[in-house]
Amino acid sequence: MTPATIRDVARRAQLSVATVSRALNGFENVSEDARERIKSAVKELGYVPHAGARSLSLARTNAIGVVLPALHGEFFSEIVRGMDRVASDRGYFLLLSNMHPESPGGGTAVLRALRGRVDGLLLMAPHVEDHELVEALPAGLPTLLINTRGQPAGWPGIHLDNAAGAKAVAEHILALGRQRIVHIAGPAGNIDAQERAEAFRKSIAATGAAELTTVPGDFLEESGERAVNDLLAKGKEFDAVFAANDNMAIGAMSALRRAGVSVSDEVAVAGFDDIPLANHMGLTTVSVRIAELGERALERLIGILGGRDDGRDELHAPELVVRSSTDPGAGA
Amino acid sequence: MTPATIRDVARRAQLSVATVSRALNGFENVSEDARERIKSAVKELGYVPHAGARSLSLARTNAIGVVLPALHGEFFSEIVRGMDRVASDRGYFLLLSNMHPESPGGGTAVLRALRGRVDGLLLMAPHVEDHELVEALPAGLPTLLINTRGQPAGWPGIHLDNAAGAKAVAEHILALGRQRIVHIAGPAGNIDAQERAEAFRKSIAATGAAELTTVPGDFLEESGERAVNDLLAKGKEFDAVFAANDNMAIGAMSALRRAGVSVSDEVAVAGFDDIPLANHMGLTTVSVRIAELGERALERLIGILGGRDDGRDELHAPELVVRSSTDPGAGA
DNA sequence: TTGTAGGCGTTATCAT
DNA sequence: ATGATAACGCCTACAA
Repeated sequence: MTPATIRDVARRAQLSVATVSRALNGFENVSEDARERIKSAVKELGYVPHAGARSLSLARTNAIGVVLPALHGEFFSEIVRGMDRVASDRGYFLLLSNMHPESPGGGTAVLRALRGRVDGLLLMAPHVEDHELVEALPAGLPTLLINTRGQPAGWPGIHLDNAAGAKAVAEHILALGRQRIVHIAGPAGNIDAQERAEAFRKSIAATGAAELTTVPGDFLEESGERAVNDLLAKGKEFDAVFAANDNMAIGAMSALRRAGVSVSDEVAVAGFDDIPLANHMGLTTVSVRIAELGERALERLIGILGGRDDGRDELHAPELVVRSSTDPGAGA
Repeated sequence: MTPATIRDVARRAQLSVATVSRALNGFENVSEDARERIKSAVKELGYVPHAGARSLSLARTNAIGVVLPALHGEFFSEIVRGMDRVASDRGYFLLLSNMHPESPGGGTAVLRALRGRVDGLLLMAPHVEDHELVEALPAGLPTLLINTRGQPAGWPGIHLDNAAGAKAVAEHILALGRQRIVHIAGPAGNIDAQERAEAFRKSIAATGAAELTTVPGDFLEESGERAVNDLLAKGKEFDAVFAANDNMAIGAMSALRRAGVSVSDEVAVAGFDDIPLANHMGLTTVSVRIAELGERALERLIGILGGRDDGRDELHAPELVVRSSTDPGAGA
């Protein structure tokens, strides 16, 4: 037996589908008698409204599309959690989909598959160029861009303020009196990595005094370890390391400890992201407050859907968290 | 201007919507000429098919609903990642929604909101009783139950094999020759915690020789710390601790270290879950392989949708991972 | 208060 | 190969 439709309910209640629809949607102009009959018909038939049909009729899905690149653990988890909090609070579902950067067009095909399925879109695609992204968007689908490369003119967006974070780390390290500083960079094509490296370089250079060495990395823990091992093997001297993310910073700490170098005392280490592990390891880092970013993104998108949003590009400010890897007195 | 529909394309190409639909869906019986005209009409109008309307017509959404309770970080992240991998591979979207255990009916209302929106459902709701859950499900919505309390007869499901995991830990600890064993249990109402405690108790009791003390906990790190501190304060002697999850085990390790007790040497410590932190801390634990559980769940649901699934309740086997917290020679 | 009928954007059947 | 047209399940003027 196929699921009951509103027509079945109407027949059973001896009423028209219009009346049933009105009753089901809580309109006032329905008699008590009708209401009763409908109620029991619904129960007897086990009727549940078909959300898809409803959406088509109302031109409203109550769903929000979330398109993210394939993400490393913590970030994915946190941003989705933040979005989910606001979404379920406001009665929206989250329709998840990841872009496959390796597929043709950078995976922009999924964007079209979302048309008529969601009311709006939260899109994060750091690997795709702005204009490609904007061209791939179905016309008329309200979209908020998160951390894309550059800011497509006129598109509302939220960008992580990488520069502010890197600058805070630089100033902290310099305030500690460190002079020979190493930066373990992230993947070459990654916009976040680029912004962090650039802002860090500038802040260090501004003092004139300190020396900065930048070595490559790929955001994975092993690359942080490798970077430090290479430097030590070469006899390179340094008293501070800023890794472009926490994973690499943790790898760097392991390598230093293994080499018998005291972290914080001889070499201060800092990362970026503030993943849970950072707290346990006492790693000084920049807290991105990812969940808050997710919350904010959803809130703004809902604003856009409601026709109230200034469409500007917003900067999400991170926060420096000092722990024992740079300051022995900082606990943890 | 509102987005173009298939009708606009038909008009522009001087063809009927039927022909356009056929062309768009790659049918053979469409002339080259028609194909060309449609192609350019689509491009000129920026036409993108309306997935919602398509779903209604086809009675197929290509979306799978995922309903989870509010979850602590790692688990949520991992299980969704696993599901997402398979889903995007098979051309499905994931429609996310969390149940609010505190709302009336345990949050079962969202289940109805999913009808007509998804082709199938992946449902994890350890806080709701079986029969309530099954009653709340829209009729005819293929559903796979994950780690629910008990197995509603006749419903396909996947359950974590807590008993096998706890048994493996018990045998490992006994093999180490430990005789005075402590179990830090999870929350009283939690089914996973109950199963772990019970299986562990049984396995220990089976030997007859060892002594087991069970103390309460709540899955949070602090409760593991507190439990150990209490035992030490009471002068209780023990040489092994099995916590019902990794968070508590890590708390226990901290407390032991702080008290100057050598972990593994004097007291062996083991946990459950194998969160990333466990690896870093060298904690012996039971790896749940959450992402794999998610993958498997989605695969089975797709099997159900395809009419091929034996509908049985499947046990997801965890795996003992021995590290330095019980075996000094085990690295990490 | 209730019913009739048309529409939301597609697909599919049945002619031609 | 192409075109009318009736679904799909629901909502909503407009009428009565």
